[in-house]
Amino acid sequence: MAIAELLFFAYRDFIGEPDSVLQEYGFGRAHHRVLHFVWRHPGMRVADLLDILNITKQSLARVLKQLVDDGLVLQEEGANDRRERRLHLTEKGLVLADKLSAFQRKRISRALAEAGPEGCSAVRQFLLSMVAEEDQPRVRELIEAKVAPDMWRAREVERHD
Amino acid sequence: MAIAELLFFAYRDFIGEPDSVLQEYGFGRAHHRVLHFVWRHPGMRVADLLDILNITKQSLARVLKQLVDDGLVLQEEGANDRRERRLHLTEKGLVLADKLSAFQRKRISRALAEAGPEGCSAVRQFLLSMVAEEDQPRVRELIEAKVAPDMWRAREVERHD
DNA sequence: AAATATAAGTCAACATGGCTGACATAACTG
DNA sequence: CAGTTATGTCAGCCATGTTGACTTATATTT
Repeated sequence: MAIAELLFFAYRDFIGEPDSVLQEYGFGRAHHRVLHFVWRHPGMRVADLLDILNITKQSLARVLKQLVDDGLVLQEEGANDRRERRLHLTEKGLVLADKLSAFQRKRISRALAEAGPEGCSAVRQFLLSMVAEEDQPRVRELIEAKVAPDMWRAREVERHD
Repeated sequence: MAIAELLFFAYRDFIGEPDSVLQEYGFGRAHHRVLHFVWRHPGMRVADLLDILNITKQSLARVLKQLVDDGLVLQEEGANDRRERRLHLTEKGLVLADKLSAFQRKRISRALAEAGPEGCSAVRQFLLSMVAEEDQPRVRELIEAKVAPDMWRAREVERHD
């Protein structure tokens, strides 16, 4: 059971540094998650974000509104479907997202180095296998794609066939 | 940066199943953490738990009191220092802790299997390296010990030399 | 013995970020 | 046109984190 505890401590410290930075900006962990996913997958829709974060529309709306109001996130009408709000980061948003991510990148690359060269793929496989089975294909696609706006939508359509 | 996202999804689903079970008992994630650490390290003091969880005494008190009142956790006076409350699980507490842990054990062992035989130690090393450097020795001791009441105390004393 | 330090508990107030339920608006779809 | 979908919003609740001030019991130091 040591892995369970390691995972707890690892995650605790993984989010610890960004948390303190966020506090200076008046944001919290929830803002970080939104910022991160919009950063990595610009053009993402609100519904995609809801799926990823596993939270309610109302919870997301609260933080998303703040990020938009504070000029970190832009919403633009979907090209095909004008109901959609495709999400992007502004320059200001990019700066913060990158700053937060820097801490995490550093920690991860140090940890990967200490896990050894073949350890990297083992870690990757382990983490993916920890994800709920039904979400694994989506997570796989998500992390492989640099930009993944419509891919997500296509998958949604498939599932309802 | 894919690892950051994998870690997010892995952790999200790692705590997902126990969360639903806890809800039936009227408990939350905070209770789970207390239950887990007291389970793995019976005889732990309140101060140790505070150190591990990185939360305030008042936050801990709220959930700990509920667990004691509901008969899942026992507090007994320290043998040497009667100010201490050494924490233990009751039979009822053991049952729930084990039930919650079962989901996580299953998920972890499946994921480790898919990471391969040498993958296991790589994962372990990776997670340990993700922990804040100053906490790594303590975490190492904690996860290696089956029971770790006074070890923690000894370390505290050392540090103030 | 008196002073101080430590372990734990408590009260009050507040912030964050989840939740439910109800409802509104605009735009797409059949 | 009718129904569905994507998004937003209002209102209130709950869990769990925070700070600050204070108490009690016990241990340690002077």
